[in-house]
Amino acid sequence: MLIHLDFQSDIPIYLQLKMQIIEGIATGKLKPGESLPSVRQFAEDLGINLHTVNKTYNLLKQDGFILVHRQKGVVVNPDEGPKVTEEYLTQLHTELRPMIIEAFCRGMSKEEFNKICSQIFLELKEKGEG
Amino acid sequence: MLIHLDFQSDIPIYLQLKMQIIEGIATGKLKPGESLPSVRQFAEDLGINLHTVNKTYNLLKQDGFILVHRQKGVVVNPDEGPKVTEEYLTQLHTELRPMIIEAFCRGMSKEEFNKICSQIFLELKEKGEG
Amino acid sequence: MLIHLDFQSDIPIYLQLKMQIIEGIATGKLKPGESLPSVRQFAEDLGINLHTVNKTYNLLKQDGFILVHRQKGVVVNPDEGPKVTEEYLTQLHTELRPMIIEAFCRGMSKEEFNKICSQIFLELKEKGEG
Amino acid sequence: MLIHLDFQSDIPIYLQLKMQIIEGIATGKLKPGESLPSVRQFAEDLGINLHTVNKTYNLLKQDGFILVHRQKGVVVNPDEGPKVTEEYLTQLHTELRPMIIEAFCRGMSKEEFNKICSQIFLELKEKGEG
DNA sequence: GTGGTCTAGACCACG
DNA sequence: GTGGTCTAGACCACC
Repeated sequence: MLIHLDFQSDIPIYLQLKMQIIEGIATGKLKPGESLPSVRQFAEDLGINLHTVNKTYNLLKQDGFILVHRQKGVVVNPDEGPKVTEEYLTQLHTELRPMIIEAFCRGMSKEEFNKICSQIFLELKEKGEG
Repeated sequence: MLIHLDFQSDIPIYLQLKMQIIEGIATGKLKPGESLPSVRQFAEDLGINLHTVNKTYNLLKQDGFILVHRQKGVVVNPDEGPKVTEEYLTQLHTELRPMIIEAFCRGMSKEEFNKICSQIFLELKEKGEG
Repeated sequence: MLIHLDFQSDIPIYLQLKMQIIEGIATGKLKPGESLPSVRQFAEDLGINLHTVNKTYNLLKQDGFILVHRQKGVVVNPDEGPKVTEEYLTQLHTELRPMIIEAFCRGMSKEEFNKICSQIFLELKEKGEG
Repeated sequence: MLIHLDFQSDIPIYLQLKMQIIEGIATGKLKPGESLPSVRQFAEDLGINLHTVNKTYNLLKQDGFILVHRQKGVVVNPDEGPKVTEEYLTQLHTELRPMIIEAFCRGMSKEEFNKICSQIFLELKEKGEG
């Protein structure tokens, strides 16, 4: 599992890391039940502080993507991960709305917008199958 | 033009304000050429800091949504506003990608996702016509 | 609002602090909408690190006991705080069960146990009214 | 005696084990004088570390739930087990208080709270008789 | 001034 | 060895 962090980005490192781990799970690069590096090991590998990795792990645990096994350490949730909850839909809507407003204001049609989304979906699927 | 700011939100006020002005333009509540309050006036009305309004106006000006005349004050761009530039598309893709990854990981299909987007588009259109 | 921390206790400081703030809210010593000290100020007053206070505040925010207002800083949730959710009931049950098992095993009757609970409830009520 | 350990739980394994043995005694699944597996055997059966079982046994011995004979091995205390001591009451109060404070703060009445406790007591009794 | 993030280095409980 | 907690000190965005 290759991680690339952009230290210049305005997106916090712990979030970049979170998203890339989720991507790994989404594309199947990280299988259910698979072990993740220990906070210390991962931090060293990535050249960041252990607390930053810890924060990422805590968020992922909270969302149900990973579990902290007392013997195996951190593992990808072997059962089904988090689903589309009511809470998640609300959050998604909140995040999506301002983006769509700006797209709309710039004259983008909903078809064009959906096409972009579909394209990203397809990329993920291909990665998963590839 | 009614503005509602959420001081509890983790979205900065200057961004909330920016999005709502863009929404006003998108839905036609703010017509091209229409005047916006002065920085000072707006800040007082909203009960926020003068610098915050300033930051919002600067961003909107930079994107081409508004014009700042030395004499006429701040007005909505009377000509056509910003379009779908290459740069904008890149940014949109960057913002959309992590959201779609998580949606995908939670088992949401691209059809479901597109449906949510379409719905938001329709809401905007209705507001514009209503 | 007087806080007493036991640095020898095996209960983490951030949890001790959390419980005492909740107690303050429960007994009315902290009114809805009232401000709490800034992380730095509070940390200094208590002689602990700012991150510890931060962790406490984050937990309380997550549970809905407090809000982080961009202007006023940290305040007690002015609207109704968190309620008895399904999730909370599950957690309560999980925490209560082992305690009751041991009490049962030591020959304590459910009447005796309930009496102790009721007593604690009454203490809280009196504090709230007093 | 069936033991189920949750390696994902934030409750240490040695405590989970302790509670389940106490529950066995409480419900009569473990009779006074009955033998418990040796540390080594138990650890192997449960797939956990030998030290973990040891720690559990030490705690149970300390509380008077079990006896450790040099020759007979580990047995459930054949005489009456631990009672409601002054010390135990203090500890119980200390553990119960923060839980009740939060329940109170969430608007739970002492009747509702007692009902939950009573329910757990009844479950135990039924298990004991069943 | 505020909270949010990151780093560095330490100790502890658990297994 | 692991994760959890705490400290100390720094920089940043926001207001």
